[in-house]
Amino acid sequence: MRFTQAFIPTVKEVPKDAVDASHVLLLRAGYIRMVGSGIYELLPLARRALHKISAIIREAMDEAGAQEVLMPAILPASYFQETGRWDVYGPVLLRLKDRKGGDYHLGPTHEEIITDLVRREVKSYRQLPLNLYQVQMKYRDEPRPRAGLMRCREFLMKDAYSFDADEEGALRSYGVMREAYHRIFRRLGLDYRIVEADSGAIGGSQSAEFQILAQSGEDRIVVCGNCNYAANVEAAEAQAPAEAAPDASAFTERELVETPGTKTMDAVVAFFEGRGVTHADTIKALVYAAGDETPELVMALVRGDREVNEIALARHLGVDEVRLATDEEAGKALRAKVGYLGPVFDAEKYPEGAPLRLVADPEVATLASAVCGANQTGHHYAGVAYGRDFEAELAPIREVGDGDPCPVCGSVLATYRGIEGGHIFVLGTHYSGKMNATFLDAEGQAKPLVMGCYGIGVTRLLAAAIEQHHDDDGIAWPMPIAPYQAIVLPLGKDEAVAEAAAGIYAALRERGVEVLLDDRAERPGVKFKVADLIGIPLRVAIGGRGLKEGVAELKGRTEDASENIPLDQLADAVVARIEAEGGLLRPRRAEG
RNA sequence: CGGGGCGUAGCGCAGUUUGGUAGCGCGCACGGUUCGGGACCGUGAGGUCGAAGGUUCAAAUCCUUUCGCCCCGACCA
Repeated sequence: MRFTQAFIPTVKEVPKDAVDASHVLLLRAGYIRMVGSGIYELLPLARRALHKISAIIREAMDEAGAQEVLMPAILPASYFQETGRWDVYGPVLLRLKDRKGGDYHLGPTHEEIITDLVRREVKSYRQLPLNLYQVQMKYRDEPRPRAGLMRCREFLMKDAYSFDADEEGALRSYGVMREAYHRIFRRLGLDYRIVEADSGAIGGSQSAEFQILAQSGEDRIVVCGNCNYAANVEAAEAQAPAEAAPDASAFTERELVETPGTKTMDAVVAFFEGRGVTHADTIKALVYAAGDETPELVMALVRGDREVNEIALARHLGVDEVRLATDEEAGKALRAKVGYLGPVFDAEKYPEGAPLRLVADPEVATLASAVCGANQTGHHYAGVAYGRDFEAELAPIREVGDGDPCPVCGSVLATYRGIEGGHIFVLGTHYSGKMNATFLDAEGQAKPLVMGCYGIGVTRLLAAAIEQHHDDDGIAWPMPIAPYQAIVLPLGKDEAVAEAAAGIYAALRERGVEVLLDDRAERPGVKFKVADLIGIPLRVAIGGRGLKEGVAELKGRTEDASENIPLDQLADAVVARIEAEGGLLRPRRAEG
């Protein structure tokens, strides 16, 4: 492609509210433009990179025995009504009506639709297993779209669905997909971890996420430095503490202390400064509402330096999800302002005992002299001991963090931030059961299909790849997903240089290299800057001096130094590097 | 859903407190000088100031309503 004919609208300035690297660079380098919140136009460079990513995914899926289909994005409400998701999905579902007033929605995911297709067409165990996938736009009215392509309302997703005759088969299909995903993420050139995940309300038996490591990631994961255990902190179960923490607190008896203006943990610790109280000597008390209709209030207790794992709490309580109680709800039950709540309920004020259910992380039970809210505005208790001053249900409800022991080998865990690039589930008969999707087994018995589903956020991967591969100058694509593999820069106005560059360009195209020729009448500095910004892995620069010596410069995007290569060897050198870096060469085709 | 912020030229922004001729930078067009890391000089085109209503002699600016966008939070009780 000649740059003068290409639509690559780079800009120097982007809105100040673009903060994440991928968001800024996609805008600056002319890959995307925003149309609305979480809705983007994908310009030629983005489309090319997405095609590369999709091609890698498709190849691995086909290889794994899956078959590509394309389902509609506009769906009649009846499918989601059949499984109850028409209501459950709530405002995230983008709903519309047709001219007759019929209810429709845009597809946020396709379990129901594919299950319907399969229940209509698959009648016998002889037709199983079956794995169908598609690459398609998905629509979710996210409460808060974020960071360009990272979290969108319209996004490209590869979703696959497997159908087996039994659980054993489903696990086999799941395993095949897991291996295919490993191949995909490796080919994409991304640093990722497969982690145990929470399978959520779907209640599947197994689930794993493919997390791309990046500082800007929305998810937190823990990774063992010793064995291969890794998990999303949501799913990671904290281990019971080996021993009580050494106790430096100066309080040996429970004592009511007036602590005005200490609504936050930090303020409390600061108040007790000098008396041996750290965050780890305090008890954090959070009031949650559990259940939908008439929520039960529950006080969750973790050590002051820990966080509550809401998913673990919900699991312990046996509900789908919990939410923090409103100040109003908490106030009604506790007669004290938030900031001064705790697990100790005086017999005088609370003859019936605690007015709500208490759930504590086991770590809390090891504290012998803790500080906690006194359920009296402006007051805390110091010197509180579990067993003596209060009791609670003990359950691992804290978030796992840095330094915690690995649940598998006991070694130390480290935390990372990650971007969820893929997620695979064993669904079991969750959907097939509700939708009566059955087949006849060898004995002629009708049985529900056993399903799995497997997603990859294709547009999100584009952003994630940039998060991992960029520097101050711009994007630095891994070769396999770069929109172009090489860019040729003729420098200066010399006619002979332009001709030589055109010759290199033609030779590279002849060899099947995807190449850009920056034939604009721009100064060299501009061409260098833009080449770096848009992130093309290989750069060929040719100027008047080099031409006299019969050489051009070849430089990798992430390298500091360039190499002079004789013109007649240049195509070979470029081709060799592309192949070495995992790029594919394509037979030449007509191009503008 | 809570908090904060923002809608002014294609893009990035100032101007709004204190009402009085709509500005700057980039980009774009033309001319010239430059030419190995987003050059410089000159000339020029380009705006119903998000929308609606109101106050006023006069509104980008004040009031009301509304639409849109962004950031943070939605665990620090």
